[in-house]
Amino acid sequence: MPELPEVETTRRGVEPHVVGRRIRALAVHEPRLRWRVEADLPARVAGQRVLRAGRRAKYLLLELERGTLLWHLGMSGSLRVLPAGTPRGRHDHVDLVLDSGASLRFNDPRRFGSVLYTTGAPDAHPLLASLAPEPLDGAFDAGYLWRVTRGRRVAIKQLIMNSRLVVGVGNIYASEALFRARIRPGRAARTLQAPEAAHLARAIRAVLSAAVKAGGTTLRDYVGADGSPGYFRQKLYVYERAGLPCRRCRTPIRRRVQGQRATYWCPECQH
DNA sequence: ATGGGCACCTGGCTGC
DNA sequence: TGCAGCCAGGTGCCCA
Repeated sequence: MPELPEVETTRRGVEPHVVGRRIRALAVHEPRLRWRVEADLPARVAGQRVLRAGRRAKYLLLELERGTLLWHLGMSGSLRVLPAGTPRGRHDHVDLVLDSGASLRFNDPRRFGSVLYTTGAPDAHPLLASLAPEPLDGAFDAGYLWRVTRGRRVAIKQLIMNSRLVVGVGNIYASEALFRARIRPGRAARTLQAPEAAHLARAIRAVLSAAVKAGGTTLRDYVGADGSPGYFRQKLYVYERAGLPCRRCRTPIRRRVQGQRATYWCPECQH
């Protein structure tokens, strides 16, 4: 899924339905997710009130009275708010049942998602502890991206998908940000000049913000908390557009595989 | 420390 | 129609 804009869209959709509510039950129908759902999790969270719905990178954080649920949507996961009694469908693995009667239902065909719980500070959790700064916060800027690209031989596209260095950018928005910054995805990170790093930092922020505004990008599985798709797909410049004319210069968009992921770029606009 | 490759899993599509 | 092969919004871990 789910890159930062899709998780943020989910967070916003879920928030009004869960904050202030008490958890009636956590029903785990399929515990075999990326990380096996702990057998005692339902007992640990039942009865707790949801205080806040936050996000860190691509994790949705449901802050409870005595701990925090860390929810990751993996590649194909979605969370929807559904009325009581909605019949379960294929790949509906987990239900967070609230005292309103509504259910927060997790569907994930590929089961790369996860539901974790920590009673400590979420940022101290092993999976969150070494994440890079939030791209939409102040700490992520031209200077930051310049510093982390220094000395790196890895391709810039792979660097901006490395969550220890940049967070929230997945395969779609990596190609899109590089197009906007007019930088070729295969360039070694260390060859970026300072103005290019600055341009890329701005492009990452811009594309993520614009995608959040559009409710994210739906290609296959993703839907928001109310079941509606994201509309950013219409605004993609290069992703899944191999062979189609560049929306800026009409040159056919190219595709290649980088680090086992498809990468798209315009050979004319990007250098 | 850095970088590359694999693994986890299901489903949809293409082409023979 | 069947089936093999490839592809898909992520990311932790192992190895060189």
